[in-house]
Amino acid sequence: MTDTQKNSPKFRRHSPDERKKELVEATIKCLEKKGSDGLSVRSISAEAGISVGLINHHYPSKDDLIADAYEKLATDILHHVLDLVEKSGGNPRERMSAFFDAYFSSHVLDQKILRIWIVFWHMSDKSEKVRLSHDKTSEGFRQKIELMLRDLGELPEAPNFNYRLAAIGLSGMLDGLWLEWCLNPTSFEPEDGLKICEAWVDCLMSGSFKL
Amino acid sequence: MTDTQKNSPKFRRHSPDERKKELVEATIKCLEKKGSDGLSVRSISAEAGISVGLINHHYPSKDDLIADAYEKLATDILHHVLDLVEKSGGNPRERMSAFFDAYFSSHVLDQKILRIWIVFWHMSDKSEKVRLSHDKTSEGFRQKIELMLRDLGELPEAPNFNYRLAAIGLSGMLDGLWLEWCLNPTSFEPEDGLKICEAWVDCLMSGSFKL
DNA sequence: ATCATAACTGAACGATCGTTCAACTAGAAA
DNA sequence: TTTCTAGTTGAACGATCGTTCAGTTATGAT
Repeated sequence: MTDTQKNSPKFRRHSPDERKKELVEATIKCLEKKGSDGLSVRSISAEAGISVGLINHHYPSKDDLIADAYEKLATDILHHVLDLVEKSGGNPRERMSAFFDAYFSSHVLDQKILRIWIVFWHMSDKSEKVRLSHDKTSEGFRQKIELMLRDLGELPEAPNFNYRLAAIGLSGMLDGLWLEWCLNPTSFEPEDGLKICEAWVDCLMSGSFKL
Repeated sequence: MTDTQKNSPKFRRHSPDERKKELVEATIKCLEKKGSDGLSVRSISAEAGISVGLINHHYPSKDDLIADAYEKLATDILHHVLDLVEKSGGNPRERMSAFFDAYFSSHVLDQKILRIWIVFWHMSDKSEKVRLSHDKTSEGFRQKIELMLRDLGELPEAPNFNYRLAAIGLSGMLDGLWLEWCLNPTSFEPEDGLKICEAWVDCLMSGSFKL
C-alpha cells in the first residue's frame, strides 16, 4: 500500500445533522441548475459528493429529502424578506413598501425559484410530506401580509376595511405578478409590479377600495 | 374461424385527424384523473383504447401530444369565458363583471385544472413545443383583459389610467387568486375573489387607483 | 493499540419510462 | 373478388429511476 493511499481516506464521516444539511443544499443546487431533471438521487448524490446509497441512509425516501429542501428554501426566502422589513424600521406604510421592495428584488423575482416551485407543486400531488411543507410555508407568508395590513388599518387616518379580504387580494396579486413575471420576464419590469402594488395600498388607504 | 371472430375486427381504423383528437382528449382525461402519474404513453393509450405504438405513429414524440393537449385545454377555457362575456352583451363594466363571474366559476376555478397546469409548466422546462403553446395561450388571455380595460377607459365617465399597467395588475391578481384557491380551496370562497376583483375595478374607475 | 459502532459505498434489482419496428389487418380502390 | 395502402398492434429495447443491502472503513471510546 502506497503512502498516497494511506494518507487519503476514501470518505469522511459526518454527523447525520451535517449530512442532512449538505443533502438539502445539494438538492436545492441541483434544482437551480437543472430543474426537474436534477431531481434524481444520482445527481443529488453527485452534487453532494457522496454515494447514492447514503441518501436512503439518512432519509427514509427521496420525498422526505425534497420536503426538507422545500421548507428550507421557503423559510429562507420568507426570512430574507422579513429581515429587510424589520431593518426598514419605519411606520406601517413604509414597512409595507419595504416588503414590496424585497418582494420585487432579484432574491424573490427569480425564474430559478419558479422552476423549483413548480417541481415542489408537482410533487405535492403525490407526496403528502411535500404538500404539508407547502401548506406550512405559504400560510406563514399570508399571515405576515395580514399582520402588516392590520398595522396599516390601525393607523388613525386609516379607513375601515376587511383585513382578511385585503390580505387575500394583496397576496393573490403578489403571487400572480411573481408567477407571470417568472413565466415571461419580458412582459413587464419589476418596477411596474412595484408601482401597481404601491397604488393598490394607496387606494386601500384612501378608502375607495371598498372591501 | 368462428363467426364471433369473423364479425368482430380487432381494431377500427380512424383518420389521422380523428385519432389525434381522440388522443388529445385521452391525454386531458388522464391528467384530470391521475395528474402527472397519468402522463405515460401507456396510460394515455389505455384511456384512448389503442396500443402504445400508435401514439408515435401519429405524433413524432410524446411531447408533441402534450403540447396539443395544452393548447386545446387552454383555448377551450378561454373560449368558454369569452362566450359568457359576449352573451352578457352589456356595457363595458357589465362585461367585465361577466368575465369575473366566468373566471370564478367552477369551470376555471378547479383544482383539476391547476394539477394539469402544473404538469404543463413542469414540461415547459424541457420541451420547447410545450413552452410555445403556453406563451401563445397566456398571451391571448392577457390581451383580452387589456381590451376590456380599454373599453372601460373609453367610457365618458372614466378617469385616465395606464391600460398596460392595469392589465398587468388585474391579470396578475386573477392568476394569483386562481392559483391560491386551487392550492388551498379552504383559504377563501370564490365569492371573496369576485368581491375583491369588483372592488378593484370600481376603485380603478373612481380615479383613486393612480396607475 | 484494539474494538465497537455507525457512517458510508456501490453493485444489483425490479419497475417504469418513451421509442422502435416487423408483422398484421381493416377498408377503400380497382 | 382481389389488391394495395396505411392505420394499427405489441413485443422488445435501452435508458433511467428509487431503493436495497452485504460489505467496507472512518472514527471515537476503551
